Amino acid sequence: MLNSSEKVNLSHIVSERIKAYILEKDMREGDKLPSEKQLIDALGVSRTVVREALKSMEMLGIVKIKTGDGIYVGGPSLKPILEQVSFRWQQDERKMTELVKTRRILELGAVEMAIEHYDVAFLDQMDEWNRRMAEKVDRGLPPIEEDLAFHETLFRATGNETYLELSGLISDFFLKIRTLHFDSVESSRKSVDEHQNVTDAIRAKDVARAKREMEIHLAPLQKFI
Amino acid sequence: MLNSSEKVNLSHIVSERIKAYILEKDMREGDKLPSEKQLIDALGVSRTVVREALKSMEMLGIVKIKTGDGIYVGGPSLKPILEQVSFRWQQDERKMTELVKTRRILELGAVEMAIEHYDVAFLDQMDEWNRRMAEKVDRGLPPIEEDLAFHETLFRATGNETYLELSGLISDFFLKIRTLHFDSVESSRKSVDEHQNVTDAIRAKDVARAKREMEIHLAPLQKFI
DNA sequence: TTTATTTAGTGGTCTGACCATTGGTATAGC
DNA sequence: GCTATACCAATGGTCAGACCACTAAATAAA
Repeated sequence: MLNSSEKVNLSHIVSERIKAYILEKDMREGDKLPSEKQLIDALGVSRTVVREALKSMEMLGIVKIKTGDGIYVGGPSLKPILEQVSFRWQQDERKMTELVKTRRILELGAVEMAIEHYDVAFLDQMDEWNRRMAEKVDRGLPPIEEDLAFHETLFRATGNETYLELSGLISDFFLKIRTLHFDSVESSRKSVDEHQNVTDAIRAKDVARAKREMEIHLAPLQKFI
Repeated sequence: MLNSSEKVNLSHIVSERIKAYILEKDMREGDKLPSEKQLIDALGVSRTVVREALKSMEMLGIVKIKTGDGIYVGGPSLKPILEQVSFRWQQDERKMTELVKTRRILELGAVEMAIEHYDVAFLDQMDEWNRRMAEKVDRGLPPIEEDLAFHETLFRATGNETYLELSGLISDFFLKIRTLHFDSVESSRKSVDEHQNVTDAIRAKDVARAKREMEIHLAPLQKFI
C-alpha cells in the first residue's frame, strides 16, 4: 500500500529506461537512438510496448520519430506543456483579463532582455516587419501577421528560447482573437508608430523609455476588456 | 511550405479528434470517455492507432487510463508533464540560464501584480510560510517546501490564475534543483530575511522597493549558473 | 442486509503480417 | 571519372486477431 502509487505499465517502464539511456549516454538533440527492433531485443518486450512508449515520448518532445529513418533525441522544450495548457484555456475564454495582464509583463520583460542581449539583426528585422505592416495598412488590409511577427521577433531578440516559447503561447492566443475583431485603420497606423518608438528606444538601449513606449502600445488592450 | 512541417500520423489525427471531442462535449476532469472499442468503431482505425494516441495523451495528462475500467478526462495539473520533460534540462546550461532569467521576469511581474491586486490575506499567508521556513532552518532542515510555498503564494496573490499556472512551471523546476544541492543554513537564513523584505514592501505598496528586494533575493541564482 | 462469487467489459501485451517512406548503394549513361 | 537513375534493405506506420489482467457491477450465498 505504500508503494502502490507506482502504476507499472510496461510502456511506462520502457520510456523510463529510454530516458535513462539518453542521460547515461549523454545524448544531445539530433543524436540517433537505437531502432525499434533493437529496443525490442534489448528490452525484451513486444513492439507494441516500445512503440507506445516512443509515441508518448514523441508527444512530449523527448524524441523525434522519422519514418523510414530512425528515432532521434529531441530538444529541451516547453512546447508540450504549453500545448496542454492552451488546450485547457480553450475551455473557458473568460481568462482574457488575466491573459492581457500576463502579456504585459512578458512584453515588458522582453524589452528588457532584448536590450540586454542586443543583436542589431533582430532590430532590423523588427523594422522590416513594421515596414510591411505600414504597407498593408496603407492598402487597407488588416496587418495581423505582421503585427504578430513584430512581437515575435522582439521575443526572439531576447535570445531566450524558453521565454520565446512561453510568450508564443500568449501571442498565439491574441492572434486568434484579433482575427475576429480587427482594429480600425487609424489604430493600426498608431500601432505602427508605437512599434517604431519601441524599436528606437531598444536601439538606443534606453530600458526605461522602451518600457514606457511598450506600455503605451499595450494600454489600449487593457481597456479593451 | 506551411503544411510541409505537419507530419500526419494517424495517431496524431486521432488524438486531435479526441481532444476536439472533449472540447465539443465540454467534458471536465473525471468525465468518462468512450472505450477503446467505441473509439475504434467511431474513428474507423485500428486499435494500435487509438492506443498510441491515448497513451500519448495520457503522458500529457489530458486523459487518464484506468485498467479494466475506462478512459477519463485528466486534470489540469502540469507537474507530471514537467517531470517527464525536464529530466534533461539540468544538463543543458543554456536552458538553465534561460530559466533563471525567465523566472526573474515572472517574479518581478508577480510583485507588481500582487501590489495592484492587493489582498492582505495572501500577504499574511506569505508571512506564515516564511515563519515556518525560519523554523525549519533553525532545526537545521532544508526549507524547500516552505520556500516554494512562499513564492507560489506570491503568484497566487496576483489574483491571476493564468500567471500562476505559467509561473508554477518555472518554480517547480527550481524546486527540484534545490532538492539536490540545497543551500547552506546561512544562505537559507538570508532568504528568510529577503522574503520578509519583499513582503513588507508589497504591504507598503511600494512597487519599486518590492522589485528591488526581489532582485536582491534572486541575484544569487544568476551567479549560480 | 451483508458478504462472497461470478461475469461482462475494459485496458495490457503479444505476435505476425503487410504497407510506406527513407537513405544509401549499385548500376547505367555520359 | 562523374552524375543521374533505379533499386534495395532498413525503418517506422498500420492492421488484425488472440490471449491475459484488472475492475466494477450484477448475481448468488450467508
